[in-house]
Amino acid sequence: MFKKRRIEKKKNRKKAQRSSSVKEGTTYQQEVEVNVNDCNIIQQIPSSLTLSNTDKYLVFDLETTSLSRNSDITQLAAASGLNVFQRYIMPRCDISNEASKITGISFCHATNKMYLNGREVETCTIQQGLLDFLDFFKLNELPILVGHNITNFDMMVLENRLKEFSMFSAFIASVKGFIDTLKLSKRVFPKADVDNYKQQTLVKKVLGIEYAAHNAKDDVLSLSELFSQKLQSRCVEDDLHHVNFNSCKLSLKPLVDKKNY
DNA sequence: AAGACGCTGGCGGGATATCG
DNA sequence: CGATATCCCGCCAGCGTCTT
Repeated sequence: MFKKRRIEKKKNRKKAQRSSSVKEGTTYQQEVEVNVNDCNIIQQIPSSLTLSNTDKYLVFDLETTSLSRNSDITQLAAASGLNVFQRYIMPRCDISNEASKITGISFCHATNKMYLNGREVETCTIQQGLLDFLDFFKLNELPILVGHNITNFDMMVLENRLKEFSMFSAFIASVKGFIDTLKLSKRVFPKADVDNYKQQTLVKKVLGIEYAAHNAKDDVLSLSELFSQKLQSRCVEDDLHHVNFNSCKLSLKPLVDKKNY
C-alpha cells in the first residue's frame, strides 16, 4: 500500500526532474577529489587526550556584548581551587539590549566608564584582560578548562579575541583541554530531575542554591561547586576536548561545503 | 536576536518476503 | 518471473535548547 503511493510520487518526481534538468547544469558532476592546497589549510587533528587524577580544573565564564561569536567580552571570570580571577573589560562595540538586560552591564563610550546595575566598576582593556587571564592559567600546570555550553559559545568567542591579539598559540600551549558541563550534565542528570539544563537551573535543582546568574564571577563560583561535587567524578575521556577542537572543525568546513555542493 | 548541536519524524530506496 | 508489501537504515528539514 505504502509502496504504491511512493512509486506514484517517484513517477511525479522524475517528471519534474526531467523538466528542470536542463537548468541544473553541472550539479551532479563528480568532484570529490581533494586538491593538495586544501589539505595544507586543514589542521591536523590532535590525538585524543587522557584524563589523569592529577589534573587541575579551571572553571571560566564570559559575559559578552551579544550572542555573536565575534562579540566583545565585557566580563571574564575564572576559578581554580581557591583562586578566583575576575575582570570587567571595556567593549569596543555597543552592548546589545538583550545582553545588557541579562548581565546588568552597561558602558558609556563617551566617558569610558562601565556600570554593573548602575554602579561603576573598574575596567581594563581587552588585551590586558586576556593577558591576565593567561597568567592566571600559570597557577597550575596545564589546567583543564571547564564551562557551560563553552563548546558552542565561550570557546569560540575567546578564540576569536585571542587570535585578534595573536595570543591563541600561547593559549593553546598553556591549557590541556576543555570540558563542557552542558554535555556532561545531559548525561549525568536525568531530564525529569532538572527540567532543563540551563546552568542556573542545574545549580538550583542539584545543589539547592539560588545565585546571581549572569554575573561571570558568580556563575563561575556556582559552576565550580556543581562540577567538583557532582560532575568531575563522572567525566570520561570523551568529554575532554582539545582546545583546537573548533579550529580544526573550522578548517574542515571548506571540505564539508564542497561535499554538500 | 545568531548560531551550533541533538533529536525526531518522514521520506527514499535497497533488500527481502509474499502471492498469483 | 512480475508485482506488490514489508522491513530497515541513511539522510535531512525542522524544531527545541543552550550561550549573551
